[in-house]
Amino acid sequence: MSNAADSTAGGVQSVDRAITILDVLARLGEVGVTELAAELDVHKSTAFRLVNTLEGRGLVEQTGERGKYRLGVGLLRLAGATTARLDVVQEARPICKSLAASTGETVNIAVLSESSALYLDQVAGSSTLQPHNWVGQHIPLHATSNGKVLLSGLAVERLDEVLHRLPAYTALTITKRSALRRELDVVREQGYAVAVDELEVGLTAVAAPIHNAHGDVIASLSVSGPTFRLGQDKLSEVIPELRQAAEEISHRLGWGHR
Amino acid sequence: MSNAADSTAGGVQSVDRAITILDVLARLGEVGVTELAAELDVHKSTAFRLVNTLEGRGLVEQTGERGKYRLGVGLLRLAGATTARLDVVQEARPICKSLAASTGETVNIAVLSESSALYLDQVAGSSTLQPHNWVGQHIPLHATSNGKVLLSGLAVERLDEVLHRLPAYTALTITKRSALRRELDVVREQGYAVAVDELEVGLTAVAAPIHNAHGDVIASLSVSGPTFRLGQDKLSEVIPELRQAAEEISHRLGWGHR
DNA sequence: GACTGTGTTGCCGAAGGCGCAACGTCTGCC
DNA sequence: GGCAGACGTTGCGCCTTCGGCAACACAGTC
Repeated sequence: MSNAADSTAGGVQSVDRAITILDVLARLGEVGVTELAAELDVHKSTAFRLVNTLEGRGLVEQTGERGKYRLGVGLLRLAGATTARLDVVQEARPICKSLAASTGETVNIAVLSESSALYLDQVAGSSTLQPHNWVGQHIPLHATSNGKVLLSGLAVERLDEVLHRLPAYTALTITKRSALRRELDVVREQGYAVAVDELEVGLTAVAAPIHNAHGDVIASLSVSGPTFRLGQDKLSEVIPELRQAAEEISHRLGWGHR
Repeated sequence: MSNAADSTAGGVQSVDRAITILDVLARLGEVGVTELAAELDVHKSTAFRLVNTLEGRGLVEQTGERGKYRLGVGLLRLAGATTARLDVVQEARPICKSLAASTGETVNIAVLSESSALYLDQVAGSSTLQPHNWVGQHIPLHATSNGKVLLSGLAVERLDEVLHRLPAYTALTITKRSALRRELDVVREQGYAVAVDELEVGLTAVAAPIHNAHGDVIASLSVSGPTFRLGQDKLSEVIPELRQAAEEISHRLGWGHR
């Protein structure tokens, strides 16, 4: 995911540029026409007409009468339609909600996508302030509980295809392949993965696998929150709930019926 | 300009068509190039190049090597960036102000916080006497219109986790669980909740739910004032406005599929 | 007032998008 | 098995339409 300032790969130029505008807005938040034009390396008027078209369709909205531009809610509609066809998310949502309610922490669902974990859905805990919205983000596999769970479902020989480098994000990040392999054995054995301060200091997460009818690990369910709230005692209380929730989702997807 | 059959007012033609493709995919799920071309009323090759560009950017993905097309996960990333900046209070504020202006009464927004309703925002009505500033206050769920709306969005089995005792504040406070449950059914059915003299004698409030993109009840919008001003006739005038305002806010948050 | 910044619009040349038609492939039907 | 029709895909070349230029309207700032 390099920045998409200019990608000659696309076919239709103006569409490609329009999508780049969406990307820029996603990255920078609120951006004016002039700045957009600079990012796209096109004339102001070009950028304006593109963003104006996007606005007419609700993918972008303008702050005030002559203000800057930002992403619009039309995208939410499209994204809703995207997840609607993913039956994992559909089946899991009510269970995620009750898990988020009973633990009070944020619940996520992630799948394997290329070489990272892609977060498909998120339900905030009871805390009114939502710490971060991971949905749509690609997150490193080796530094997250979700990633470890997803990796643990892979055949050992496929690991090398998916894992490239193992950069350290904190002092606790697992950076050695051998250590990661041992960790994955533990995950497989105990049926869940934990990550404390491995991606970000102060962030703790625990995840459990979601299986399909064939028993493959197709997704990962996680509970995450600040490390100070998710201590050992709280974790030992959360983990059984998490595992049960993950099993329930797996059941709904046909696992264990055979 | 060939035709204006579609909803087309945008500027850049190909971008507009590309967005129409996204809309079609959102509506129909999986669609082939030929069908897309028919929907857009363009040639197959045109539809192909557009959808191909979208695919190159991850907004659309293809099933199999030569299969149909559907919405892609790239949209989730964009939508994630959208929700990150979406704040209920901020989105609602202009609507609240106009609602307060047209009704002349106080407008509030509340969310569920642990076992009570937490008031996030308040816009005073035109009346000079402002009864109370509720912002930041935790208010009992069973004795307020906002509380009832928030409860009505909860799964039935979660009610008991949230509701503990049901103390009486006035003679009209609902104190029986069974009665409250029936009241919540009514709220769900009619789409709004009323509370007359239930928290405080002389205080009447009516509330309607605010939904997010997934359809969950994430907040509650209310109009409240002295009972002598909010009689039956005034209420029947306020309620449609209130519901419309709540729906408008929900729309801004991405609610309203299809 | 001038000056600089912003977002917005008319104009016209030409880049680029689009329709055409042909291709490769797959499925189903005789 | 072969044929017919469906599909998605691609090279070609006309002409639509996009986009650069420059002027405009408006808002701050000195």
